[in-house]
Parts: sequence; C-alpha cells; structure tokens
Amino acid sequence: MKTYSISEVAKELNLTTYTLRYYDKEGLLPFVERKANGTRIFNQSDIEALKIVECLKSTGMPIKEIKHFIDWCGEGDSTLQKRYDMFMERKACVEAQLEELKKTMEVIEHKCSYYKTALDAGTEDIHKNVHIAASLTK
Amino acid sequence: MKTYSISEVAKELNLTTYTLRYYDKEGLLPFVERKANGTRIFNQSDIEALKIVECLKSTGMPIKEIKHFIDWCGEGDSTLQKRYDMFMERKACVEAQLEELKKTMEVIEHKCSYYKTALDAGTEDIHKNVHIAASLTK
DNA sequence: TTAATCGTTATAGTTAACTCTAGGTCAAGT
DNA sequence: ACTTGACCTAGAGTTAACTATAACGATTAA
Repeated sequence: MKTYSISEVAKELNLTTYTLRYYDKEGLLPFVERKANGTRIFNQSDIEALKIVECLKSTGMPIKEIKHFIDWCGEGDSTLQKRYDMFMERKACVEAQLEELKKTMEVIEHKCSYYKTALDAGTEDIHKNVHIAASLTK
Repeated sequence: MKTYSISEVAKELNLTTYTLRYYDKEGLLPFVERKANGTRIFNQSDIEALKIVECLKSTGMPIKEIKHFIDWCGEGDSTLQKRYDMFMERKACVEAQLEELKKTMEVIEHKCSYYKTALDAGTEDIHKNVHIAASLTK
C-alpha cells in the first residue's frame, strides 16, 4: 500500500507540515501510523480523513468540535447517531451560510453598479442628484 | 434628524459596544460625530455605513483593508476607481466562496446519506460490504 | 444628595489557529 | 567521516478580532 510523508501530504492538501503536526497535537489524526523512530506514515485513507477535516473546517467548525467527531469515529457504531446529527447540523449551517453569502453578494453587486455609474460620471455626486437627473431625462 | 447612542446602534446591528469602539479605534468610524463631552452620536447614514462594513467583513475582508476603503471614501472622487476595483474584487472573492461552499455542501450531503444508511443498518459496516450487498439484492 | 446608569479612555486579557525556533535523531549521498 | 535534508518534540511567538477591566465624567430617578 502506498504511503506518504508529512511533507507530501502537506503539499497534496495545500497545508504546511506545521499545520499537520498541530492537527495531530490537537487529536485530529489519531489514526496516523508511525515508524519505529516516530516518523509519521500517512496512507490514502488518512488523506481522505484529512479532506473531511478540511471540509468541516470550511463550514466554520472549530478544531475542538472536529476532534469530537474524530473521537466518535474511533468509538464505533454506538456513535452513529451523534455523527449523523452532526452532519445534519453542519448541513443546516452551510445552508444558512449560503443564504448569507447570497445577500452579501447582492449588496456587493449593488455597490459595483453604484461605483460604475459614479466612475462614468466622474463624480459620486451623480447619486446625490439621482432624482433631478431622472426628471431631466424624462 | 434622529440620532442613536452607541448601545442603540450595537443592538440594531447585533454587535457589542466594545466592538463598535474597537472599530472606531481602528479607524472604521471617522464620520461619527461627538457631543461636547465626547459621547458618540450616530445618525442613520452612520448605521448604513456600518452595514457596509459588516458586509465587507462577511466577505472575509480584514479590518485593516476595510479601513483603506473608509479612507478612500473620505478622499472623494479621486479614489472612485480604487473603490470600484475593490468591490469588483470582492465580488470575485464572494463568487469563489460560493463555489467552495457548494462543494462543501456536496460532501456534507454525501456524509448525511452515508450516516443515514449506516444508522438504518445499525452499523457502519454496511458501507464496507456495499458490493456484496448490491449483488445480493439483484 | 446619592446611587444607578450610561457614556468615555487606556490598557490588559482572551481565543483560535496557526507559525516558528531550538535542539535533537536518522538515513542517504560524497 | 561528514554534511545535507527530512523528520521529530516542546514550547514560544504571532495575528486578528474581539472582550473585559479600571477609573473616570455626566445624567437622571428616588
């Protein structure tokens, strides 16, 4: 089975070796094997697990909570409900984030067109006189 | 013209007075007026400006960069291009975030169904034997 | 008049997530 | 043999964005 060094994994996942060792220290990588001298040996499933860690992180989940999930995984079928509930909660959380981000996008797009108009006019004042301007072009 | 105290603004925007004073200290609220004794007086347009600050913050923009934008606003029409460019860049940034979040959502939803199946079966092993199971039901 | 409440500043403390340094081991190449 | 480079740990340092405290002033209700 193919194995990977810590720097290979770091490169693959766009992380640093510092970060990976930090994750390990925080208990996020209890499954990673070691050589006799202590060197970490990662395999493909370790990398897949790290991708889930990164996925949870990208939902805004703090590392301490991700550790709970990792712990549950090690406890077997008795924690299936907890893990299911966790992912359902993450789903709701991401849905809310998507909604928020869409609202943010609307504001940003409004600002883009605001500044486009101002830029074309050479002055922001164009927006102050918007009613007058509208009446003039009618 | 209606004015607002710092705690009223905090309540309205779901922030704390600490945060608002912190923003002020960081140069995000140079437009806020003061009473003779130093008390801040916010008006409606200050609140609107703060909503833009919050919008920029929700795109992941750091406070120091938001300050640049605030400074540009105070410098008038000579900075219109910079401000337009900034919002266009923010737009691209939010688009990228939306893409990322959609990918995250796919992974999370996959995990939800993974754990739903495991929960129904009472064991996670169901996924290890997925090929055998598939052949049995055929 | 005095106690509470709200405001102020300056400054210190907190938290999360890294990020780095020092000092060490070990295997490979010259 | 010795240098180079990748690995290790423990622990210190950094950064952003708050969050809290202390000490003070002004306003208001009892």
